[in-house]
Amino acid sequence: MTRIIEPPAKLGRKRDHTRDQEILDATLDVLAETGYDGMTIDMVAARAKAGKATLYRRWSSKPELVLDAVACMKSNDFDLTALPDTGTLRGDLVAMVKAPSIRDGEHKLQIMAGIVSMIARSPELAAAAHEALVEPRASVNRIFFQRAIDRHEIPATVDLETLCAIGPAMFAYRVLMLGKHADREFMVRTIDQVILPAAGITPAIALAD
Amino acid sequence: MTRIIEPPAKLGRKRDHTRDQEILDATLDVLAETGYDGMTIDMVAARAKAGKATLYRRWSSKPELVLDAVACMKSNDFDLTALPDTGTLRGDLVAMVKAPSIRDGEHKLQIMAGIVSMIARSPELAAAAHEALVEPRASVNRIFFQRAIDRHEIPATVDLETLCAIGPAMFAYRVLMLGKHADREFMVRTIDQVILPAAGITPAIALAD
Amino acid sequence: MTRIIEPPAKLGRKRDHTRDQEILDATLDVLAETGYDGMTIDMVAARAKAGKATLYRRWSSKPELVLDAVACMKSNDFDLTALPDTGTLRGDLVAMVKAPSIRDGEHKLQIMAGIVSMIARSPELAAAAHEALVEPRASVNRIFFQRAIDRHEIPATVDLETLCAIGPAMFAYRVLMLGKHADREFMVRTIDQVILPAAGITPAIALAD
Amino acid sequence: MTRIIEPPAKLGRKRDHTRDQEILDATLDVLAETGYDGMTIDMVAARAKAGKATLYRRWSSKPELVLDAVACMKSNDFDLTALPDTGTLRGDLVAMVKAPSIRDGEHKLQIMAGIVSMIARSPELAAAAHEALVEPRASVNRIFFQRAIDRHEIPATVDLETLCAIGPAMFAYRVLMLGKHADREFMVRTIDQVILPAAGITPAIALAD
DNA sequence: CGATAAACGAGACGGTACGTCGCGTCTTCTG
DNA sequence: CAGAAGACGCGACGTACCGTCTCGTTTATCG
Repeated sequence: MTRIIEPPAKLGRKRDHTRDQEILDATLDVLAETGYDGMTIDMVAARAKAGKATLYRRWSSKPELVLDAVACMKSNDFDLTALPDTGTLRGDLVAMVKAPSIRDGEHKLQIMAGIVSMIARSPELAAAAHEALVEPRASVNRIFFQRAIDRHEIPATVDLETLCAIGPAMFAYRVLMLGKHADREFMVRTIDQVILPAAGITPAIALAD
Repeated sequence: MTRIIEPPAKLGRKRDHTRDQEILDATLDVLAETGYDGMTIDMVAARAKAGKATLYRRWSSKPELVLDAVACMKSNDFDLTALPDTGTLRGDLVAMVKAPSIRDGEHKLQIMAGIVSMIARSPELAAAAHEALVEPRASVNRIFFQRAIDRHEIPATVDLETLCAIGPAMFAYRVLMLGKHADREFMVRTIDQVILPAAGITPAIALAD
Repeated sequence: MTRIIEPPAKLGRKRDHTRDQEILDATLDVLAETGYDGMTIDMVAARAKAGKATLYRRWSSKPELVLDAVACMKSNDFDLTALPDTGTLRGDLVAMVKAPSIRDGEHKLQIMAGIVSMIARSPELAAAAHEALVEPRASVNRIFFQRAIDRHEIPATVDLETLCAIGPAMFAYRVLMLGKHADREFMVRTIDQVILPAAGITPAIALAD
Repeated sequence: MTRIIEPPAKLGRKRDHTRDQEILDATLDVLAETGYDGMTIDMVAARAKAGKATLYRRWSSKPELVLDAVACMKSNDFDLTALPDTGTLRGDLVAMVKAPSIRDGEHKLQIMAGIVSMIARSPELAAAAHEALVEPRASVNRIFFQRAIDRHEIPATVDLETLCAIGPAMFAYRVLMLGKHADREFMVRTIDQVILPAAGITPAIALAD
């Protein structure tokens, strides 16, 4: 299939997309230092040695900038070809909560808290946030559950989408709604007491890890 | 539960907080409509037909106003003495999602969405929000689970707190993070596929209800 | 005749008009230091220890602020009851160009230059500028010419408006259009060579003054 | 030994100087429409279908562009060899205000109004504006006055420069400062009531023209 | 004739001032 | 005499313009 409409004949100087990452990094820096409220567009622009107009040319508002900054965090990317494979569903899930990326999970949520109120009112932003923050981890979970199905560890009839949502839901709820810390121990408890039973696995014994 | 510290000598009759409640209601309205960031003190004052100074005389800042508004929500109270008692855990839980109060669940969620960005920055608000929005329902759930334990439907060793969190977590996650509608069918599915397994009940057959 | 519409029931805190003069003074200060282009609203606000909003509540734009600052300069006010009265039209006119207020005439024009381009497009601003900058001096001239008519120095049939315009026109033209300095000698020359002839007085001898 | 000055080295594409005039015309158009402050380089570039860089390659700044645009105005030239010669000074002057060129006098004034704010800040622009807008007409007037001197209609001792300035001054003042239309009738009145008296001619009777 | 270097239209870039709006405080007048 | 109405100082927001730089293309001269 060929494009009917040519991409609009790109004239003029090209947007320098190497600046994107620099600006997003500056955003995350300032965000981490001052928090969402304390963060200022001018701060970000100054840190990135960019003009405000350059930022607004790419992101239409402060929340969108922050969203994108979060979405593009490197740690969001899991290498789906190099996931731990422990042979059991529980082993895989527990291995993931040990992964370094989980450590900044709370930081990400901290940031996400700043945009949640927008999510409820903007379907596009909701979709973007989901795609950026939720989907990567959900993909990992889907792989784990599929493996478990393949090795007949869990029945093929499970509702994958519901299963995949449990972990993020419990995690986000604890941090955002309850304002509590979500440590690894909490995540493991969730795996053992909620996710595995929901997958049809009777929790034998929660081993120390 | 009784108050420990009585306000100065006004026994028998509560102080006339007529104005307070109107302002708090206006706050919740605006909060649900525009979110925490979008909400302005002027909006609330205009809606309540009050002056800004009147608000600041009672609450020292925007966060405190919102905090109190959430803490004082009326619709939080379930009549714990008039809960459905169907004889089974599943029956009780399903009955609750049919209850009229569930209907404003999404409205509360709207408010929740409005304050989520604040929760992450304010432990007090997190506590207040928990007390006002989460705890009432959790109390109900605790009663249901306790009944189930008493009739040996589920083991006495279950982690009640985790169990009670599953429903709200899945509900909030679906609405806030995924931006999807959370209908009764979804809630029943969550009960059958997540909560009951976590409680140790193998889902026999999800009966029509 | 009575007012049908009451002045809109002035509620709320009154605008503090003592700030007006302080802000206008600050405007003139900054103007004198940095020039029209260099002047910034923030500079003025900072100098007056006022917020930008306070300025914009009173003047809708930078040119309007400057216009008003100039218009309200104390030196604009001539005491119409204490004008020089030398007994001759020429004497009166020459006396006026010696008055100290003439000295900042060029400064005023300097500033007016900043708003002239707006004048051509905004009838209201044109009217305001005329009222503030032109009319005061024109009033003085009218008095002088009327005296001259009364003492039969010039015919009563002269076109007063045209006569009054000659001085300001020659002055403004020289400064704004030609970019030349307009000193007292130039003004006296204009009086002797243009205004007095136009008034019907044959220039006898231009005396030194 | 190093080269101090590169030889012209005429390599590459030649600058297309036909664009110069198009750009300058666009400049004057925008100037007349929006004034100096309202004019933007982008407007001019868009109007001339040129890139901003093309403008900045030729003129180093906005003031210089405007300066050159004004200096190069085409309509400045009167054919000094084909002036009306009515035999009287008044006849000549009145004939000029009937001439078609007076019709774009207001257009030139529009441009003048656009640059007045700059004139006060830039002596070079003042000189250029004088040369381009004022001097041509002044030259015409000088010829008329010289003829009048030659035929002993007015004394040889008149101050030509002052006389020549009266008309433009009254015209500009009326349009720019008072925001009023300057029609032919006004110009004739000025001739009769101001210019001719200043030239030493007692206005006998203003004949119909 | 093909390489090369400059000019071209378009538009992104770093800065800076603008004018708006919200917060939390303070003041004035009114019901 | 409580409180609504709203002005105040402050500071961030998002927009617009300046003068520069970069892109991909066109055009003229030189090798």
